[in-house]
Parts: sequence; structure tokens; C-alpha cells
Amino acid sequence: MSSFCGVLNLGRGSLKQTHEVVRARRTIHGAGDVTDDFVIICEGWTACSMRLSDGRRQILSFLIPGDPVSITSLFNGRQRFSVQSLTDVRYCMFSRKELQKEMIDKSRVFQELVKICIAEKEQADQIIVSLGRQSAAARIARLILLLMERLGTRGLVRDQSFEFPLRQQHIADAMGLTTVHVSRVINMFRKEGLVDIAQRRIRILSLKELQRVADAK
Amino acid sequence: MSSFCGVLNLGRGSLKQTHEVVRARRTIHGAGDVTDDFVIICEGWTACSMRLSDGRRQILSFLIPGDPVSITSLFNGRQRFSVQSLTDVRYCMFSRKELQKEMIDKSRVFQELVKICIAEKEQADQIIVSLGRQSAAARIARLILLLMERLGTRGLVRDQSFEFPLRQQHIADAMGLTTVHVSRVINMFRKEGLVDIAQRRIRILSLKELQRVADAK
DNA sequence: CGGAAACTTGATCGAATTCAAATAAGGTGG
DNA sequence: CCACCTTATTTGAATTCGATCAAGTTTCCG
Repeated sequence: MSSFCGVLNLGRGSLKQTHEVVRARRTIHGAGDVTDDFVIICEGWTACSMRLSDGRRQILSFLIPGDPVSITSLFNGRQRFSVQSLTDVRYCMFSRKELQKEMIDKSRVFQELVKICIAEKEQADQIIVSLGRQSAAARIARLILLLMERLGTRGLVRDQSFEFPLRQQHIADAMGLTTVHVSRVINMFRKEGLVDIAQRRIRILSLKELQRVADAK
Repeated sequence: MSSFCGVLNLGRGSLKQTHEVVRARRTIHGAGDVTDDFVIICEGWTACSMRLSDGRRQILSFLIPGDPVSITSLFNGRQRFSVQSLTDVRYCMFSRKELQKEMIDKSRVFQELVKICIAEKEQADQIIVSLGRQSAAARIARLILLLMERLGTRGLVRDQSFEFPLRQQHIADAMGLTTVHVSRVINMFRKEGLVDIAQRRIRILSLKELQRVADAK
């Protein structure tokens, strides 16, 4: 939808910005990479993840249009996590140096940044609760509902249905599960008429029921 | 040590601050409470937690001297989580209104705030990885090491030993486990000579080994 | 000192993993 | 657009880590 350039409304100012386009399933940057840019996703979905020494992966968050890739990159060019495109993605980049200068001049930008940080932290807290204390079914239901809510605030949900480019592997890595178990749970959801997932789209068939599952143990 | 008033160095300015003291095992504020203050822990340990509808608890973080209780409270007086003292605690409070005014005038404060936010998010990310992909033993080892590191940066570690006021219940709630299992794991650590926990203190006897456990699956 | 909270230990259970193999869906080059 | 090859998904059986249930013991405060 439209060419959405960020929660921050940085586009309006005098700041230079560069746009890039990448295909699905590319690494936008790897963990440890150094960059001078601050990046915002304009179109498409991406996943931020860390890899464990044994090769397993933990996804930290999914980014949707409007999300900054890493607030950290405002102060530190070395990335903690890697970022992969799940769909074709367009993103725009701002120079960290310029942005920092801007921040010193105009504190409105700072207010916005702090708010974004806070929102990221609140989401992380929700995920911690989910991972720490919920069953596989509840975690997956909650992930779906969380994504619907975030996409909704950006006008990307129609009739309880939205783009859903996640593979079961992504859901597994995000919720600390195996693909095998994600498959079983999702088919249970299907059988019970909670959701319809097909062609990289999801439709919530029974919001009430899905919420009930998400709130259960 | 000393009477540490925060990562932010807010004390230096003209900002009014009030100090409060509470005993161990008190609720400093409950989830949903509304407050006009921004609070920083000066002495003692506290835990931030959310409660699930079935009564179980998930701890989001432990706060040690110097930590702000909630960055969110700069913008929103309603607290998402509750905060309990684990030891006797002294904390200081700043008026949100005044602080916001200060932030608009002096962007240095803003820089500091953004950095704190970022640090909180980075810690949350680590916890997510731990909960999502590690065994009980690895999670507990990692928690201990994380706390040692944070306390170390504030000069509160001596000879691999530091104050450790956590009950097994806290460790369980923080790492998504039961107290029964925490007990078993910690006794295993003891038996293997990794740590010595007694009288609300911990001593790391084999840092190497503990790190190995924390990095294992 | 007495009662409550915290910790320990054993037995049993269950949710999710692991291993293995079959089927389906998707992307690519010719 | 098809054939081929890779990547995803599904299904079953066996296993395991951590939960649950139940008692007993220890520690800590007030």
C-alpha cells in the first residue's frame, strides 16, 4: 500500500534518502556487519534473527512496512542480528551521521525515536511472556493476532485477511518450536475452523476462538 | 556501591528528586497503576513482572541499582507491569512533566534515554533467544552470567561473587520454568562445582564451565 | 520460638522433540 | 510451459525434557 516511508516521517525533512529493492529470501545484512545507514522497510516483510552456535536460529521480530530495521544502528553501526527478506522488499536508508545531527537540532525526532524504542521493548516483553509461559498453540495464535494488529494499524488488513509470507520454519524459529510441531498445530487450527492459510495469505475465520486459544495456557 | 542515582545522571541537573525506601517483598507498583513519576532504583534489587490470567507469573527483567524502572513512564503514566522489591530498596523519583521539559531543552538527556531503551531491547532479545532455544540448564546459567555482567559494570562483583537475592521462584518465573525444576538444575550445578549459592550470595566457582553450559543447547 | 515460606526429592505424566519417510508446492532453466 | 529439482509440509513412532503431584525437610522471619 502506497510508498510508506516510515513511522518516523523522516521523508518530510531535508534528509537525503536512498531506496533499495531486494528479492525475497535475500540477506539484507548479516549479524556483525557494519553499516553507516539507518534503514526503514517501505514494502514487504523481513525477519530479524540470531543464529546459535549449533546452527539453530531464533527470530527476534518480523518487520512490516514502516518498521525501522534497528534503532541501535543510530548509535552503533555493527548489527547484532541479521535481516532477511521474506518477500520482495523495498527499503530506504538514511545516513546515520546526518540523522544524528538532525536529532540534536530537532527534539521532535528524538521523541519519535524514544517512542519507537519503547514500542519495540513492549513487543519484546509480550514475546517473552509467550515463550516463557504459553503452549505451542497459544504462542502461534498470539503471533498471528499480533501481526494482524500491527498490520491493521497500517491499513494492511481487509476482512480479517492479510498477506502472510511466513513459512512454518519462520513461525518455528520465532516461537521456539520445531517445524514439525508448527505443522501439527496449524493443521489443528485449520481442522477447528480458526484460520485459512493458503497462497501466502491468512484469513481469520473465528477471531473469538483464536483469541481464546491465544489467551489460554 | 555509594548512593548511585542512575544511569542517566539526572541528579546533577536542577531536577527535583524524591527518595523512597521500601522493605523487601513489597509491591512498588502494580500493573495498571497510574503514576506521574519516572523512577530509578538506587539500592537493592527488584523484579518487573506480568501476571497471566491463570495466576502464573512471567518476570520480564530484574532491576539492579542504576536501572530505570520503566522508560515507558516518560510518556505514559499507566504501567504495563508490576514491580516488586526483592531486597530492601531505595529508589528516587523525578516528575515526568519536568523531565519532559528538560528533554525538549537539552538533547543530551534524549541521547541517554534512547541508549537506555536500546540496552533494554538488546537484553530482551537475549532473553528471547534463551527462552526460545535453550534448555533449562543453559537458561539458568545464562541468567547468572548476565546478572554478573550487569552488576560488574556497576562495581558490584568481587572475586566472582555477588549479592544474589533471587528465590528459585524468581528464577523459574524469569526463565519459564517451575521451581521444582530450577531446584534440580541448581543442585546439579552445585554437584558439578559450578557455583556456590548461599545466604543470598552467589560465587562462580568455574566460570569456564558455566559459560560452556550457558552456550550449550 | 513457632509458623510460613522456600527448598528438596521421588514418582508419574505429557507436550513437544527427534528421527524417518512420504507427499506437496515452488522456483528455474531449457 | 513443462520437466526437474529443491524446498516445504505432512504424518507416524519413539523419546525426552520439564511439568505436575505429593511429601518431607530446611530456612527464614516476625
